[in-house]
Amino acid sequence: MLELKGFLSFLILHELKLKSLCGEDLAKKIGKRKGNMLTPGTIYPALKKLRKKKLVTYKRFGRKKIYSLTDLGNKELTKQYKLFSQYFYGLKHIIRRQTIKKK
Amino acid sequence: MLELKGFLSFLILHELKLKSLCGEDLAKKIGKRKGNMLTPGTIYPALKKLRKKKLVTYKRFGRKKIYSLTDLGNKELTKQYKLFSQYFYGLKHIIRRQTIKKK
DNA sequence: ATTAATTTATTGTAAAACCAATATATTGTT
DNA sequence: AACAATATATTGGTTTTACAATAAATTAAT
Repeated sequence: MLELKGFLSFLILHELKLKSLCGEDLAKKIGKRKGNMLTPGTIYPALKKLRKKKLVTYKRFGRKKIYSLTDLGNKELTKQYKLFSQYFYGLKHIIRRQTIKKK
Repeated sequence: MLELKGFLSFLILHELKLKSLCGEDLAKKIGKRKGNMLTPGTIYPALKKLRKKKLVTYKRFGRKKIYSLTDLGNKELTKQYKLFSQYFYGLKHIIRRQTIKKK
């Protein structure tokens, strides 16, 4: 059954482009897309990987780390948007107004 | 780098809804989306899995097997369209007119 | 200062997806 | 019939992913 697999990093970059967020909030935001919050074991390794690739960075605020896109991350996201578009051309009309269903 | 992983079956169902196709042609069609044709080792196991789930069926014509959606496959695709929409809401505008790039 | 709550992080694991290489089957050509 | 071409199929292996469980770090509350 269609999962989000493979597009997690893409969505993280996308969300961070819209707004800088801490790991927790990212997990909630992306979790909404799939119906249930991402677990820490999902979001943090993903963020670590993106950090390692210099696509995201963070600033501490209290105990939170607010993640944001780096310039490199921005460029990468632009590339990935193109790929996304290429992969799913003809499916534009499928995406309708937000219809979130809880799992 | 953003791959098509995880959405192959979804795209197969989608293409077959548009038009019944043999494995070879499916491999080409979906291959266009990712820049290079799917290998037999990719398309046939995928079709087999879908057949096993009764989501697709086929009719022989000469040496070709023309695959098409079953009723069940059609229902399943409808569900997956909803999931797809949910996963990628807010990304509608990203999908632009066909810009296929060869690998 | 303890304790509780929040946020971040790690580890191990299991499943899946896809490809490369190879094999099989069918049809077309001479 | 022999050979080439086309289409289907299988196998084995690598990589990736995300989760569950657990741990650590930081802050807030009393």
